[in-house]
Amino acid sequence: MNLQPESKRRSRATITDVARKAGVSIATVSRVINQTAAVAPETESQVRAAITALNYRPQSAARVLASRKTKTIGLLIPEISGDFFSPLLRGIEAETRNAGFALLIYATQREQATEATDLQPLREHNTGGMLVFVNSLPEKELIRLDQIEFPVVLIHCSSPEGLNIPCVTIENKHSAQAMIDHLIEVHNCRRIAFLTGADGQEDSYWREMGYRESLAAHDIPFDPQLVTTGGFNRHDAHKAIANWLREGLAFDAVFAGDDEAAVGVLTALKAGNKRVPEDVAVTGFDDLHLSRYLHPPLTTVRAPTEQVGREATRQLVRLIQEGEADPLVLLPTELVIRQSCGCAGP
Amino acid sequence: MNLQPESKRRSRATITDVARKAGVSIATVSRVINQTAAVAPETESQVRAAITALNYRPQSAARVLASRKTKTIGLLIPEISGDFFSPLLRGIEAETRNAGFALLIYATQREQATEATDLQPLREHNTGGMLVFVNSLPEKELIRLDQIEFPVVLIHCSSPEGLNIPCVTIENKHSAQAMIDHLIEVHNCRRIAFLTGADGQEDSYWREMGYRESLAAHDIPFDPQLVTTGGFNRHDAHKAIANWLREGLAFDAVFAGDDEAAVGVLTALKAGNKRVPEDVAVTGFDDLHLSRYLHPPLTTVRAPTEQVGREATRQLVRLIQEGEADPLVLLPTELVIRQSCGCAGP
DNA sequence: CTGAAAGCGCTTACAG
DNA sequence: CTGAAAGCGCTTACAG
Repeated sequence: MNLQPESKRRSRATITDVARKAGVSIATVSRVINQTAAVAPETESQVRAAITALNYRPQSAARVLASRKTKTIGLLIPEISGDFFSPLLRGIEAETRNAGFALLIYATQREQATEATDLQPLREHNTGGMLVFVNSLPEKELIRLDQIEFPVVLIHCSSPEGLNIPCVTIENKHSAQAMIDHLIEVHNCRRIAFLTGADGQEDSYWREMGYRESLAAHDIPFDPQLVTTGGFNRHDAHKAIANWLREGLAFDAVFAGDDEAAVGVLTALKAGNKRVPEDVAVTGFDDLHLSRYLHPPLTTVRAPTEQVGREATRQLVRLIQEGEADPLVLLPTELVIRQSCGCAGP
Repeated sequence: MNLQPESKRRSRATITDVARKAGVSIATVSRVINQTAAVAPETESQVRAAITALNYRPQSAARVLASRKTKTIGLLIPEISGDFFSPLLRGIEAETRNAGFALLIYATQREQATEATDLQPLREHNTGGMLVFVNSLPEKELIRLDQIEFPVVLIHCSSPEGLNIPCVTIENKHSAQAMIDHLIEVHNCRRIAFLTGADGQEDSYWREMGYRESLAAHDIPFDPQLVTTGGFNRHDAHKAIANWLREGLAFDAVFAGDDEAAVGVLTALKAGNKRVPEDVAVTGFDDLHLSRYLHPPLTTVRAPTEQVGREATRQLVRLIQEGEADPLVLLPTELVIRQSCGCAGP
């Protein structure tokens, strides 16, 4: 395939061409395109005919520059794929489209912040507002954006101290508690382990609170030995359980923190010849797509991740267009009982 | 959270502010930002200081308008999430970032084409080139883009007749054939069914060719009864197998077309009290993330989907910047033997 | 090495 | 209902 490189390509029709062809001013063309003022019916149809004939598409850059409004939303997330991010992205994309905005995506990975003068990939210069997933932006940058009054909505974490950036996340504590209640009341578990996320992880914090309150409510003393880092990922969770098995720590259930960690718990238990749920009950959090396919099918908490994406986008669009948004949106979660906790299959 | 709505928000620093603060012309500021011409060292540092002090970010829209170059790529895909699209998206995003481009994403779903004069979400007006997944754009539109010499790279389908749009996809036939060879030679299968994708699906076509050639090479007559539509999705595949079971059609293996369909085959077989692989061997294509977790773990063909994404992006960037790209890139695939074909587990 | 100026393709008061 | 004109914030010949 051979094309003229971008710089030499022949130019496409502009609003001036359309105006000339339709015998009107460019202001009138602009009005029929944007329906921003009444235009005589016959004038309008002439303009539309010219647009069609010339195959004209108003250039976004010019519109943004002239109108000072970008109808595009930026999304900053650690990763673009994976069982957790897929539904989130789907919700964001759907709602962005629904609002007539374009979606610009940047996956931060674990990369370091770039030089201040470097052109950052996604910021106020190319979006009208940003959706920021927890840990995708240094707090310093969040503060800067807040200072210039740039619309930002946080996902799965709350606003830094004193900033009051709107946030949408899920209800963690209540369902974590319900999960532990279930383990204790239905399956008679007493030595229930909990695997935390990374240090300072907010979801993890609230899940642990739910865990602790359930224990307390059942007069089971909290044992710090039964809590360690699972990192909300397979690898760390596997290692944590493998260590415990080697040390001979006794436990009859593991609340893995999230489903990714639960996968690691399952593999470690299997490697250690422990049966699930007979020897150890295992439960997760999130209800990833693959969780129902695990062996045994995973008992977990369903997090409405797609909904989180949709709601965050809705709030951001509101913030951009109306200047206001709800400070905190907390989406409900629910227990999904399958078999890894010891319940019978369907 | 309360902000000024977009239209009233206070303006941010522009290149003029920077120039004034640094005591130079805006042309000079532009030169240090773009490194487009030599600038005296002391001048440069003054400009950089001003940029930092004012927290200046050049506005994309203005740059695009003035330079007539958009460093953004558009991606048109049917869906944004799911086991198949996740790795594709990951590859595209990574390579886009690598090339210093921004990524605009639009999921077409099954929606109808919009009015020609409607503002389309992703096109020549807001991107410098587009990545188009099979069936995400009507052929008519592809033709129009070709006429205006707009850079497009097709993913998982070849160019329409006579257009010569570059395309990147995978090698289907050879590994499909190897898969059937395996079923015949190792597991003695003789009545092997094949589930096709939607009508005209290119990947499906080549997989079927591999299937047929393997049969022919082993002197097994092709039986049209054993080929039906599985649609490359769970639901249709499940129904197809359920039908066959009801009709009492005899088969000892199913090459499901892709892994999604294989999931449907597995559930239908289970519902019909057939054991896999004892009664029926099942194999797929793609090697989705969940395929290893299926029961039994799925024997399939690994498609380098993330690589496809990366390569397509690379070609598109070349096309945009240099005006040329490879007409066809075919990525290799490989057999992944697990247990659903009858092989022993690890 | 630097600046003045034209121009990119639109939108939007302002006037009529 | 319509047009002339200013202006959005940059880049890029052109001159010096």
